[in-house]
Amino acid sequence: MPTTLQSIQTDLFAHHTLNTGYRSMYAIVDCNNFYCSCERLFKPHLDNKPVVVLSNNDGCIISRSDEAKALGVDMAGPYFMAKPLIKKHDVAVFSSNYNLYGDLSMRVMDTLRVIIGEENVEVYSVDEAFVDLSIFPTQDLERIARDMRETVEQWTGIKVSIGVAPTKVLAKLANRLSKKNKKETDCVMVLDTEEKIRAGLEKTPVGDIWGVGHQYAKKLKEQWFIDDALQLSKMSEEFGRMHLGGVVGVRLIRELNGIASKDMQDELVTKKMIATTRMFGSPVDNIHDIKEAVATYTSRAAEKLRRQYSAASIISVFVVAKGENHNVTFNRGITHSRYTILPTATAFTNELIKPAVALVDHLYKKGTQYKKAGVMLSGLVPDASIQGNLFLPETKNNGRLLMDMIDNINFSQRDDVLKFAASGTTRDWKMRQELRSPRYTTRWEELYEVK
DNA sequence: TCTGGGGTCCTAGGACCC
DNA sequence: TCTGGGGTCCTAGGACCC
Repeated sequence: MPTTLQSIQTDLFAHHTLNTGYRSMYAIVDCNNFYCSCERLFKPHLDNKPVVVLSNNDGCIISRSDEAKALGVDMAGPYFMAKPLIKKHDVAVFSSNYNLYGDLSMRVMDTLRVIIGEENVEVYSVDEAFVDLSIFPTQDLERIARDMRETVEQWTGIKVSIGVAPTKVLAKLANRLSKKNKKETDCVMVLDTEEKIRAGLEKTPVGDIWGVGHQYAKKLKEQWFIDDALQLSKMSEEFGRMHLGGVVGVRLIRELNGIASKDMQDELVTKKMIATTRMFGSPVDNIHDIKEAVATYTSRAAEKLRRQYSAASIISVFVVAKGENHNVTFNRGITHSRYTILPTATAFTNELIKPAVALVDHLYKKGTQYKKAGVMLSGLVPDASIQGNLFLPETKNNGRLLMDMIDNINFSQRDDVLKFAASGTTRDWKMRQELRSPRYTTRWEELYEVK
C-alpha cells in the first residue's frame, strides 16, 4: 500500500529494464460515476444507496451510481420519465454542481501528475485522463496501475478504474471490461499480450468501441455483419477509410491492431471555438428576455475567451423554438442562427454583446415560444490587446485592464457579482436547479461542517 | 409541464484563381 | 469556336466524444 510520494516513486523507478513487446503503453484513468461519487464524498450516509445527478435545468440524468443503474434508471433519460422509479426506490437526486465537480477533478488530475509526472498526463475530460506508461517495463504495469488507483483514492476519496494497453482505443476497451467485472478485476485491467488483447476484443460489442457511435455500429452490423471488436480489427485500413470517416477510420483500425495512432495531446491547446448555450428554465416569448439571456451567455463566452488569451472575429447567435409536443417523442424544435463578422477581433464583453444582441433582432419572431439560445465565438486569434497595442487608442488598453478586473472579482466570488446591465437582473429565463448540493470545496459559506 | 452543454475532426462541394 | 487541371479557401454537415 503506497503511503508517501517518495515510496511510490522509488518503487516505480526501481527496475529500469527495457520494455519488451509493445512500443507504447497507455493507461486511461476514469473516475467511477464521477458526479455521483462527488456528491457522496460529503454524504457518507449515501454509500451503497442509489444516487443520480441531473443535467442543467434538471432535464436529464447524467450520472448514476451502481445501485441506480441496477434499479434500471436510464442514462441520459429525461428526469421526469424516471421520476416514478426514483420515488419508488427512494433514490437520492441532485442538480449538477459544477463548482464541486471541477474542484475534485483538479485534485484527481494533480494526484496523477504527482505520481507519474506532469508530462505524461493528458486530461481528456472532467473525469478521465490518459497516462503515458511507455517508459515502464511491461511486467510492472499492473502494479503501477494499482498504485495509481489506490493513491488517487487515498488522496482524494474518488474511486477510479484503469485500463492499460498499447493504444488509447485498446486502453479504453480494457477500462470498460474492468468496470464490467469489478469483483474480478478490482477496476484494473492490463492488456499487454496478443492473447489478452484478442480476448478483450472478442468480448467487446462493436458499438462499445471508443470512436464507434450509433450510426457506425448500425451500419457495421447491417451491411457487413460485424458484431464485435475482433471482427472489426480484421478489416483493412482501406475499409476504415471508406466507411468509418476517412482517416479517422484508418486510425481506429490501426489502434485496434495495437498500432498507436492517437498521440498524447498537448494540454495547453487553445480552443478553436467557444460556445455558451442553455435551455431556458421555461419557454420564453419575450424579446427582452432573450436579449438578456444572450447578453449573459456572451459575457460567459467572453470570459472563456480571455482565459485562453484569444480574441474572436466571428460571433454567432442561435435560438431554438419550442417544438410541437407529441407526448412521448421528443421534438427538438427548429434552430435559427445568424452570425456577424466583427471589424476587428475582440475579447471585450461590451464589444461582443452589442452585435450579439443585434442578431437577436434578426432572429426573433413575435409570437414564437423559444426554449433555448446560444452564443458561439469563432475565428479565434491571439489577443493583441494583452500586451498593449501601439496602434490602438489608450482607452482600448484600459478596457483590457477593466476586463481583467471583472474576471478576477467574478472568479473569486464565483457568482457573477459584476455584470453588464444588458444581462438583466431578474433573469426569469434562467435555469432551474432545485436540488443542488452546497459547494463544499469552493465557497466559504458552504464548507462542510464536522459535527 | 418536464429531454444538457461543450467540444473535436473530417469530408464534400462550391467559389475563385491562374 | 467550345472549355483543362490544379490549387486554395470557405461552408455545411456528419460523425464522434464525455
